Amino acid sequence: MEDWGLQAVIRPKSHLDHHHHHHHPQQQYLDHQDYLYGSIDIEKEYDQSLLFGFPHLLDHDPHHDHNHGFERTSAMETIAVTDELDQLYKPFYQVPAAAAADVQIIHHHDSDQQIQQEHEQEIKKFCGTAPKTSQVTPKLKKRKNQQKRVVVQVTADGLSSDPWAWRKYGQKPIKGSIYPRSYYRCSSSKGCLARRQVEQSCTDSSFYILTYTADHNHPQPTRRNSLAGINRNRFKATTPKSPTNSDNGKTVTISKGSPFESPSTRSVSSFEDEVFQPSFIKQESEETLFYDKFEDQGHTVMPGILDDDYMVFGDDFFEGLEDLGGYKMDSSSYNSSTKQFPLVFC
DNA sequence: CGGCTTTGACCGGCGC
DNA sequence: GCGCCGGTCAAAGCCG
Repeated sequence: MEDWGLQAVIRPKSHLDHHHHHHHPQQQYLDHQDYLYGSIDIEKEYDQSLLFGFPHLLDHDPHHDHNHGFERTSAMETIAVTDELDQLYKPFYQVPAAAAADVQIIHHHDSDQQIQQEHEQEIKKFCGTAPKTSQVTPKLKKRKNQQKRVVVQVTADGLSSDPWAWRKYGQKPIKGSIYPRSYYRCSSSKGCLARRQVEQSCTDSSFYILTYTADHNHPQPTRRNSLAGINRNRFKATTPKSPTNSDNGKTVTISKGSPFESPSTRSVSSFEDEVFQPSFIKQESEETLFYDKFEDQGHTVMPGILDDDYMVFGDDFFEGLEDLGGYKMDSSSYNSSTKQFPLVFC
């Protein structure tokens, strides 16, 4: 059987607070690599609780906060708060009946409760920590091969919650985005296949899109290891004229939050690591917090150790949904000669 | 000296 | 077949 990919887009609560409080909470997403983001009417769907294949969610009272101290004050915030499990399933609130069968097939081996726990663990496994507040958007994807893949959309602060040690091995400008994508592999274990991609959201530059693929084959890395790159990067980023020559002035030193200059600019200091800056103290505390939370929930999961047969919502599952509200970028509007992108994408 | 980033080259999948 | 595109490789250089 194929390996199904995991698709989840997680946004922090702060995003809603700051940017979308007065907007109709319907959002549509697309990215620039053939993915299809669906749309979801959050208020409507949450209230209606259209739960194809997830009847356990029907018992959930969205206005009752039974979680870890995060309050829910409105329907809008409800979706942004606390129970990531609800969020994980939300993408399927709108799944038509035709696709519901697929959902059930995917989870044929699990009880609802089990699914719930495993999804929570899945997010933690890839991201290293569970988002305290999250919103999941359905991501409709059209792609062939594919392994597990977790897409997390975080603010700069959210980047620091990743406790794994990553080593950058590439960076590419991505069609359809003014921001390049950075490629990282896990540096704590030589055979570890875990990958992370980081790119700044072109729809909201205050967000970063983390894409985790493959699994760690080892426990959490040592802190020292993960800090090495952070310190180095921090130094370079805050040193205005580190002669990173050989690029003929094409290097753009990015300060926190500033956009890249152009998609053709290949050489960019890795801005995304800069947000780790707040340093060791913060990292340490977050890591500790991460474990504390785990123990609080009575889980004995070792993040990073995985079960290979664990399956989540697969890419193929989304394939048939692309005509149901997902939007695909029109690649013809990309001018390859000028490397200019229409504003509509960014 | 080890581990990191940078960056052009390389490679495979895909559409035309 | 060809070119585009995303992902990876690896040489070179940086840093503590």
